[in-house]
Amino acid sequence: MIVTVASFKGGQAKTTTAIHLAALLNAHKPTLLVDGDPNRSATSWNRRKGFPFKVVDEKQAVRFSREFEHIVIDTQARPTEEDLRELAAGCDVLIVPLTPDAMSLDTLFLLTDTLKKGNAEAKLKILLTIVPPKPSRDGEEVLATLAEAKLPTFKTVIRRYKAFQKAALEGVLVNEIDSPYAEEAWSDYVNVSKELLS
Amino acid sequence: MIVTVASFKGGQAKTTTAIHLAALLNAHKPTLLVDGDPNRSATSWNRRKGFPFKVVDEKQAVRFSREFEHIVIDTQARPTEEDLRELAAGCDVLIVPLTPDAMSLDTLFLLTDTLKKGNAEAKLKILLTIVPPKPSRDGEEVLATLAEAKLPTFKTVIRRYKAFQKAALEGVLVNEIDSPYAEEAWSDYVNVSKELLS
Amino acid sequence: MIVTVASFKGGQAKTTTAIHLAALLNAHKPTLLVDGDPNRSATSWNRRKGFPFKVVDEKQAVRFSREFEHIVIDTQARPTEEDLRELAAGCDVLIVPLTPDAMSLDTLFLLTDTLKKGNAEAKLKILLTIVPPKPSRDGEEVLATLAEAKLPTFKTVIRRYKAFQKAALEGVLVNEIDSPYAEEAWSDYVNVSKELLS
Amino acid sequence: MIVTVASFKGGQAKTTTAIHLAALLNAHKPTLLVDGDPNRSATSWNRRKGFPFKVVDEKQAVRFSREFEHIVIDTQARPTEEDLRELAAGCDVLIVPLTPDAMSLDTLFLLTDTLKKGNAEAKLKILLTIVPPKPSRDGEEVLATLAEAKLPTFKTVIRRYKAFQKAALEGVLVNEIDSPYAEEAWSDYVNVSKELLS
DNA sequence: TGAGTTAGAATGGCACCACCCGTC
DNA sequence: GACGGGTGGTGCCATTCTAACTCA
Repeated sequence: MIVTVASFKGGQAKTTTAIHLAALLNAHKPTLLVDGDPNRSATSWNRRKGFPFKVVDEKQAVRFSREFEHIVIDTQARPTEEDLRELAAGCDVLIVPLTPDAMSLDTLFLLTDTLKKGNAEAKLKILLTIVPPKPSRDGEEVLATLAEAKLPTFKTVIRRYKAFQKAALEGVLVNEIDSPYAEEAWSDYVNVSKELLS
Repeated sequence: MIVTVASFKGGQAKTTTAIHLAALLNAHKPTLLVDGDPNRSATSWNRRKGFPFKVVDEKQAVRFSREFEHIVIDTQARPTEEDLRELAAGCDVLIVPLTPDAMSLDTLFLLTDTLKKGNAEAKLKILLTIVPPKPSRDGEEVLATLAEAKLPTFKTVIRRYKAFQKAALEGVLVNEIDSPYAEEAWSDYVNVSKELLS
Repeated sequence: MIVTVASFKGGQAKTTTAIHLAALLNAHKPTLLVDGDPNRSATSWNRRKGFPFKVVDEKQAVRFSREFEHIVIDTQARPTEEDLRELAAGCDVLIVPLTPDAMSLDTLFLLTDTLKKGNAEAKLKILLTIVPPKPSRDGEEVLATLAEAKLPTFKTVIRRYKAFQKAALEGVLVNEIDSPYAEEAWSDYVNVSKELLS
Repeated sequence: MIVTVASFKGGQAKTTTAIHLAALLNAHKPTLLVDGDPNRSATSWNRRKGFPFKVVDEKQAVRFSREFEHIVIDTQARPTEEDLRELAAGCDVLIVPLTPDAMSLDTLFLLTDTLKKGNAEAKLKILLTIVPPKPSRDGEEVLATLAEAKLPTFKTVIRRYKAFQKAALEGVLVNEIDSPYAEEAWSDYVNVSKELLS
């Protein structure tokens, strides 16, 4: 399965999502993470401690792709319309991480419109990330808005936990973090990977 | 005074910062906000209610620039190195909003390195945004890191408040929001503007 | 269906009624709102956020009228007698919003007399608006007075809620307002639209 | 003293204000109320029981004006710009009643702009009317907005009382109404008249 | 006196850091 | 003495409750 993670806007936990999904898919079948972000965030994250899966540059992707069952592609922050359609064409699932706020939602609709023009929306699946804790209903509200717009979403949402930041800082996956909420954080991506593989 | 707001990464409250500083500088002297972001976030924000200051497109900037005492420029999300140096050369203060997390900090250093290559770091001033509430010490820690790296920062930081999201949603400044923390949110930018004008 | 909203007196929630009916009719079939008020209240209201239905100026009305199933016309505050008869002739239903107080009732009778002179009272339907809360029986009393005068009224009345003011202020429909009574306020117009369509 | 009561919008308690001020000024010196409203609201109000002061039609105004110390003029609901400037020129004080809501405030600014064009704003004085009871802060907020816009206002505001409606219905002044709040309602206009005469 | 609307105050839940105290 | 787990306290936010006021 080829999973592409893309978004029109930075700060949506795109790299975090790509890395954790790669790790979870890797537990299932050999998985390759392709770092297509010009900031090379995933590569530098990997460099600190090393992940249990292989991380390669965009240019090396073709060379390795045959050897792996799953491929997760972390794309650049703001792809052009053409890029986006090509990305969608070249994958099985296009995951778009989205934080629950109005401005992100606006840019999401730009993205989905672009996909619809290319008849490429079939592979789209939106993942809510950095969802604030429960007295806030931002997560539920955005899910409702997306359901109304007939856009496919993961039922699982990724909650806002300090553990994710710590993981990025230390260059490890969130389940290796020493924090009371690391397990909760990890379980969110576990549930997403279950949805993905089912 | 010409104030440019720029960052290498999205989701750092760049547009929010540009708009609120424009509003506060405008209370001092006539101020123009130049919307250089290709998403035209500031322009669309302005369209809903209308701000007390003028907002123009990048292309119209030159025409209006003579009529205003202060100019605030909201730049695109990821300027090229060359763009960045030109932006720095064309302003009095280059404000870089920064959220206190490791990945944002990494991209900030890319930006400051670029500035140093062009000997343009003199105008740089970093503003911490979306800082989590107080039991967290993220804000202080990042401020300390920046101080150690001899990077100039605003002493004031912008805290994370729901009121900012609501303001973006309704297309108004945060002080018009009906929320118990709207006043606190507004006071943060007031303090930044004081630092800026002193 | 062409619905005209008119009154001899300001402050009767005429624009609020026109906008909410347009929204509710639009949920049924494509609807156009014609802003005939010289203050352009509906147009400026629409400008802030944008309604799900089209709003046009009086002069453009003819051009668009063919494309829509329903047309709601918001007229000027105090039409001349001749204007009023022409408005009545050019619509299917003439809705007159009315607040339950003696002075408004007086001006209403001026209006109905004018209609009777032109044999145009058949299309008239009166809508009570800004009705005070229940210990007050103003609404029922005025409804009784109108029934006695053989004037057709909506059984539903629009109650007085702060949410309507907030909606006007933010330029949105009342159901988007964050207020405990927003749902009640919205349901009033929902019931009116049901009466209108049955 | 010649007092003109005018507004751009109906439903602002214009006639109620004119009648009560005429009554209170009449207690001071002989006062004439000129009914310039085409609805003849004041005249019909007077017809029921009779006021202690004289009420005349606009056309008869000139004839009687010499005999009275104070003249209160109740004008039509939406004067043209030219009318308004003439009204302002022909009086000592131009009272504009205003209800505390956003739409009324918008039309008020249209009116004040018109006055400023004719350099006639010196006589302007705004009176807040139909102010909701105390948990609501609408009155204070609008007063603050007007103070910010440097528009002169009465310190006293007229609160929203059922007694005013009852007075209009029965054709009497509010102090003759049998209601626990009639005294409060009356005292509001008493305080306005004190401000006016001082 | 009681009903109804409204704004402000109080409550409870959640994430997070810091402190405390026991154990190795 | 260092480490580790549990506890308390802080801050934000949504909801619920309360107080104020009008009015039958």
